[in-house]
Amino acid sequence: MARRGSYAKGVAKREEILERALEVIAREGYRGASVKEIADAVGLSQAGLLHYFDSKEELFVAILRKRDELDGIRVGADASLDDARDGFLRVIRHNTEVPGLVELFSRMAVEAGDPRHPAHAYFRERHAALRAELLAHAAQIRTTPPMDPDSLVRIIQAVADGLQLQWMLDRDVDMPRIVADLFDALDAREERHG
Amino acid sequence: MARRGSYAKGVAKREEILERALEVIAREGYRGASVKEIADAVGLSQAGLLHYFDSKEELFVAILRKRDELDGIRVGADASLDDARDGFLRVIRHNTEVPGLVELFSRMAVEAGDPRHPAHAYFRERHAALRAELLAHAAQIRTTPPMDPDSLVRIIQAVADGLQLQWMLDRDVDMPRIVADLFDALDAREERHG
DNA sequence: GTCTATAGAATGATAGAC
DNA sequence: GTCTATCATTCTATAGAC
Repeated sequence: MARRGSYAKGVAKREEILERALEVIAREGYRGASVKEIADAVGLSQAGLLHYFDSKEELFVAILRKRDELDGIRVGADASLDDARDGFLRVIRHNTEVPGLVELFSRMAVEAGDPRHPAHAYFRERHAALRAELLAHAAQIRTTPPMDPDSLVRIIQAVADGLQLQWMLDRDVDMPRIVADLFDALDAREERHG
Repeated sequence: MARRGSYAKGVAKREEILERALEVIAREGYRGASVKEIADAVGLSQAGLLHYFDSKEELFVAILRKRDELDGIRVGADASLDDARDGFLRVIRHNTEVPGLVELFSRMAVEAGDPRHPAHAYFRERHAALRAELLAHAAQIRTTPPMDPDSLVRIIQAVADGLQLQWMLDRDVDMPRIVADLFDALDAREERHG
């Protein structure tokens, strides 16, 4: 392994491009959505950037996947319900620090509604994976009356996505606080420890 | 009033264009988002259509406002909490019959995040108005523990918007059912009549 | 009031030099 | 592997005839 050659180099450079793109979009926002914008940001010409990606759409999906990969580390393997809750809130809190990524994500999510869009499969997989993770904890949430677990996880997911739209219109919207309020109202267990 | 002349005619035609555009987008979906697409749909040339609207963005905002106007009639003045609930669910149910409008709305909602976008003011007003309406009923919803009314209405709004994203990815998502489940879980009053 | 024609700008993608 | 140059397309907006 680690053989000298074009392939390994190409892959490494590709990853480097994605990380750099994420940094820039997170910090400076996501204005144009054009390949040129990203190319400038990562220090390549437009053609130079497209050397690593077949198309604009493939590039953006790759950026989102890279973000998931990095965020996945941040969340970690959730054990208890409280840990899952905290992890979820931590991701939301982190999102308030990367407005450009929130915008990119939301924009792609809408465009992915078209089954022919390259991001369609990505978002279906991603949503399903998130719901599966939430579902593992849903049984421990006791609502009155008891709620269908599938509805419960879709609601949590919808609130997270929908609040982002509100937050993009008004940065004063306190996403973590509101999601925490939802959890409290849904989970009517006895007061938790601490 | 009803004077013969260009002004009244222009306004009437403008309204007709908007209604026609809504019908077509609702029925055939919203593919291109271009002025030309709408122009073809309403039976005008691109230049002919832009005779009535200053710009593309103004046109799309006008379409969304027209939709609100027509939907407003559908909801009616809400009296009781149950009526409000039913009205809210009725709008959501209706949305499942106009996928093109859902897509147009979502797309514009994301783009409106930019304060310079012409739809920015529209969405801020619209969101605020909807929350004010919900707020009038929020006090009657008794959650355990009691929830901040502002959080409550933002959650309901977020679920409605977020579920649309899920529904666009998978038309099998039962939006009215899930929102009803949310209402049931939030409002832990005694079982309602009937 | 509506059309044709076109300006003018932006974009994604590709060809080909180095 | 990266660049410059260019192509082909698309889109908004406007000018001007009728």
